[in-house]
Amino acid sequence: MEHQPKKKATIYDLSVLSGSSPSTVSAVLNGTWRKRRIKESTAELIRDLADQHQYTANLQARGLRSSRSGLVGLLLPVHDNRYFSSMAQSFEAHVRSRGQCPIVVSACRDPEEERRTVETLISYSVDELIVAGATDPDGVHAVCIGSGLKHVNIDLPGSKAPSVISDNYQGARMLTEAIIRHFSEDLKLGPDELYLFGGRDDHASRERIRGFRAIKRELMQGDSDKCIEPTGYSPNMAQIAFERFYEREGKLPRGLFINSSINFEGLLRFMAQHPNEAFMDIVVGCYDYDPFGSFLPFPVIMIRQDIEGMITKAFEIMAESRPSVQTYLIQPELVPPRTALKGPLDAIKDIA
Amino acid sequence: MEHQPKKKATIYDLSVLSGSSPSTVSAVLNGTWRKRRIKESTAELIRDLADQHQYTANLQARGLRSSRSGLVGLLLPVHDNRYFSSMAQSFEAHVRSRGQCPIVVSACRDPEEERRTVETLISYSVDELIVAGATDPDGVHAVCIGSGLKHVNIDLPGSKAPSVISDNYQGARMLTEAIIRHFSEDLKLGPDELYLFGGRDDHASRERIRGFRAIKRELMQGDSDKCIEPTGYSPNMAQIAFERFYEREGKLPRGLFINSSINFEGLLRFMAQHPNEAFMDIVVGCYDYDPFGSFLPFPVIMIRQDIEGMITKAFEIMAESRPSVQTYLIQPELVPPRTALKGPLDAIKDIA
DNA sequence: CATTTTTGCACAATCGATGGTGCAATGAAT
DNA sequence: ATTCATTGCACCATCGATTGTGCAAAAATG
Repeated sequence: MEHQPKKKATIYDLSVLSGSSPSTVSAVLNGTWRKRRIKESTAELIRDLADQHQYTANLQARGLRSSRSGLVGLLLPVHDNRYFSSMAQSFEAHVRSRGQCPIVVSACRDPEEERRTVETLISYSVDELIVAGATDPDGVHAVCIGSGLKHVNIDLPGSKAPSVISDNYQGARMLTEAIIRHFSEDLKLGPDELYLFGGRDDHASRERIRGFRAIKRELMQGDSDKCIEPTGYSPNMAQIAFERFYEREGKLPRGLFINSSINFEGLLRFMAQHPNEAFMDIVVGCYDYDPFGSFLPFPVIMIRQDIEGMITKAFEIMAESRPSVQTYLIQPELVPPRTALKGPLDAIKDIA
Repeated sequence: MEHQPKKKATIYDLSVLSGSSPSTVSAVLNGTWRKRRIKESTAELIRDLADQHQYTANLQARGLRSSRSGLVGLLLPVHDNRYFSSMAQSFEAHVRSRGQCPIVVSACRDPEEERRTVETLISYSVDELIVAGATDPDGVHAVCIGSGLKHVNIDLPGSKAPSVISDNYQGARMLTEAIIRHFSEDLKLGPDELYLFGGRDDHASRERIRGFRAIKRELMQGDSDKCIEPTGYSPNMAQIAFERFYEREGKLPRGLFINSSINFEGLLRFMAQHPNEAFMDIVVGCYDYDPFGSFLPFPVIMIRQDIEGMITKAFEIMAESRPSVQTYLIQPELVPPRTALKGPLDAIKDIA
């Protein structure tokens, strides 16, 4: 495990070796040397020495001096689902293409943890930050503002910083309509057979519920409060909600709008407790796309949010000098059952 | 967006305000003040001022001085699948519980990118590093060694640093046996009906292939090279392999061992092109667990690798002063069809 | 009261890189 | 041969925290 923990070379080492001053070495190695009128030959000498000795800059030192770091952060609620992990994947690609270093951290939907984590990132002089699905975006904003950190909300909007989110209302309308239309005329769905499960009191859930109700009233002439079951974002709570419904009604609603893939996992847990027959006539719409979810034994219609689009827009906004505090809506896409979409992984070359 | 970008308070600011020296302030705020015999009352004064002014240490400065950072890194091949995103989730929990800051980065299975990324992490004086599923673990090792960075390989072993991996051989035996036994006596599977798809020439794939063949010979008295189709780790290549097989044989093999959930996505893409009837008599075993995958319309048996166990072991090893370069095998678990396991997300409280 | 010990803290060097400023040597212009 | 402009680089302060050392004042000891 250990060998020569030869201390890393610094500009001082190279300065001695090359007979130039540290500032010259620094200038040569960070690219500002032309501006400093360093001779081509001097530069060359130093560059040679640098890679002979495998010099790499100490980025903490650089960051300390310049109060920038070359780091770009992505704050996630959680890693462990396809929506957010795709987001991480797209994010990384973007940041790398700009020559910076992406770092991804999650804060477990805990407002306190969100703020603490961002504090830490700030302490490392992170240059920019994308705040995804934060429980308390404005709390995070307050922390960022104190240090002038550029940031954009994504997925869930805040009121103090620019936000890029899915058009949840439209998406929910599309999804709900698709569920309804998936039933043939003779097996037509009634208003009290179409339920929404999952989500909580955040902007996305509210908009989705609004869209769900609107289209329900338009197409089925009916809706009621009992058709909405917010369960929070946990598989467990969702499962419990399904179990309770099933006990009460002896079956699941034939039309099911599930607020997120995380909540969908609650349905999986429910399924594990019941035979496939309980799901034969069911149609599920899920507001999130998961490739495996798309092929379950009953029709699953999904919404794929345009993650690429959101990330791209977010970076555009951060590039502006004085971005306006507004919320940009990105259109999501309806995914019919049994569909395997390409994802960010397809951009990666496989060396086989 | 902008308000008072009031510069962050430093120990110098607090030193002026409190009438003590910067070193005293530093000692009070980093906990070493008892050792320095600072009066309780002085300490209290400084602490009060500190949170009045929302002081937080500049971690780049601290890191520069102490050449440590409080950061712990996880290097992933990719984010976007449940195996690695679960790993990220578990990793974060571990690191946070130790009071450090987790950072997760991916390197796209590109050896060059792996090394570059680790270089960057080192430049930030990351304290420890877990290298997961690296394409070139020994290359990464070489970079780490140069700077004395503690690191452990996980998922794929290296020859120069301690490694913690799944017992892929045993896992593959379990999985293969489960596939075989899933067929009833009268529909018994023949040796040429059981294929392995996916993976490439890495340690994990080789071991899985070895386990697959061993049990195949034991239970079916037969095996052949044409039953193995390595496709690399990409959905696309796997899809192509399935298509080719299907064209050649007119059907898929009834028994299918898929090397990873990423390759499984190749099967999904294939499925999207063919009606469900093509899969009625199929049994799939997948070396990776994905909750949605477990509920597909045909029996899917999965292997769940013990991610928690691997992470825990990895941190144990890094805690040793002089860890021995060996490979630790962690037993994976067989997951029967239609099973929804709890995951790292269940540890997160939901505020509903 | 004189001396030793302890308490409580200040000083200053240091980590590695950056960037403003200044100055000698060279070449050009008069 | 002077004067002036340009070239090519060195010097030094700085970013914010850590830590070894030193020293006065207070307390303990004789």
